[in-house]
Amino acid sequence: MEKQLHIRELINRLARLDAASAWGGDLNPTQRAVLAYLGRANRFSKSPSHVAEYLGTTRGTISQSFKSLLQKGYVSERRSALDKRAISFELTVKGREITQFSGGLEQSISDLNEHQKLALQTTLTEILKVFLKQNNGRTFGVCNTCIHFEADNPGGFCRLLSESLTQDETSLICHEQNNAL
Amino acid sequence: MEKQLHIRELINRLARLDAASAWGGDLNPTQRAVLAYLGRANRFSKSPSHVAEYLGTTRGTISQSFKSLLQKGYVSERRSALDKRAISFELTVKGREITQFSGGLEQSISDLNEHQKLALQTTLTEILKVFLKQNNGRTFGVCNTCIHFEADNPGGFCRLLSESLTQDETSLICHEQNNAL
DNA sequence: TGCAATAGTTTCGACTCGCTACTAGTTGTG
DNA sequence: CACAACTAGTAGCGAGTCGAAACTATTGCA
Repeated sequence: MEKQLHIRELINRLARLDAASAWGGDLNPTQRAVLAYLGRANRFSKSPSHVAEYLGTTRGTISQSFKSLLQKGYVSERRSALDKRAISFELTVKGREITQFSGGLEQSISDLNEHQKLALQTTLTEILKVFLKQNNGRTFGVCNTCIHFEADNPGGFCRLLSESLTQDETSLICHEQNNAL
Repeated sequence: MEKQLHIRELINRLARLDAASAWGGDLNPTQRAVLAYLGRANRFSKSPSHVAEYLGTTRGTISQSFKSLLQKGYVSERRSALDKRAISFELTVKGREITQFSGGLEQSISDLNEHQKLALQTTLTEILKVFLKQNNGRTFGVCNTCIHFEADNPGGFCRLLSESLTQDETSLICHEQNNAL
């Protein structure tokens, strides 16, 4: 009881301090998080709804964020022909550049040894999985660990969406990803 | 390079999801964090400045937060007689009740086994320590792990502030805490 | 005594947050 | 085929956070 409280507080404090140090340029932490997500998401998962679900916020808020990012030239919008309601946002060159930078926590984490990093990632992923299960949230994992994924040289194939994937795409985030039994 | 990125994202996503689930009542996540800090801080560490430094934000913002918390009756203010500039905020009964609740991540963390929890806390603390060192931040650890602490039955004594501490106080957060060599 | 440093507050503009209401496009069912 | 139910995205509201800068009041130092 005592220990969990501190772990939760540690996670929140680390995130707060990281956010505070992520204010540079004309971007705020949330906008930065949107760009980071976009850089790791596959072409089926770049809509406002998906970003909102991933970040645990609402479509309304993300809609505003995209309006601002669009104005500043970090993303470009692409409307779908199949479903005229849907919009997909892509990183522009300027947007992609931003996601390369890595200040804040990044440095502190890289000081850990490999064993610590692996254990940390495993445990945090475990916590996330449990949390998402309790809250009916989706995992947003990468394609090549998904139950619908079929390896196929050089890339892969998604049985759920009946789409073939390039090699690069197999390690991107998908909103439909599922690796549970 | 690849792995750190995910750990940082994991920490941030967990904190975001936790925050999203912490919106209940008439409190927002930041206000909740202020109350949580107040519940664990000692009597020398309950000023706006200390809270701001702990949470990685500014005095201005925290001043607003306290204004709101004061209005809603979660905290009470106490001016110091020695330094007429200083203010200390105390949890009211209503404020203390709130800090008892534990939704969100709490449950997911408690599902881990003891070994995982210990390792997780150790590693996260390590990251925090490195981060704070790089950013000239203070640790905000508890008295009984401080270089100025002197055990003294039943409580303790702080050599820095020349104040004696009750037993309960020895495990509270102090803004002056220092356990580095 | 005088002046720099400190504690806290206020204000500004941009933004996030939950919420509700809204438009427009899409599905399911009779 | 029509019409209701659902879904994607947007707009607007009020409260609050964010950094930053300007402003009191007080204290400490030289």
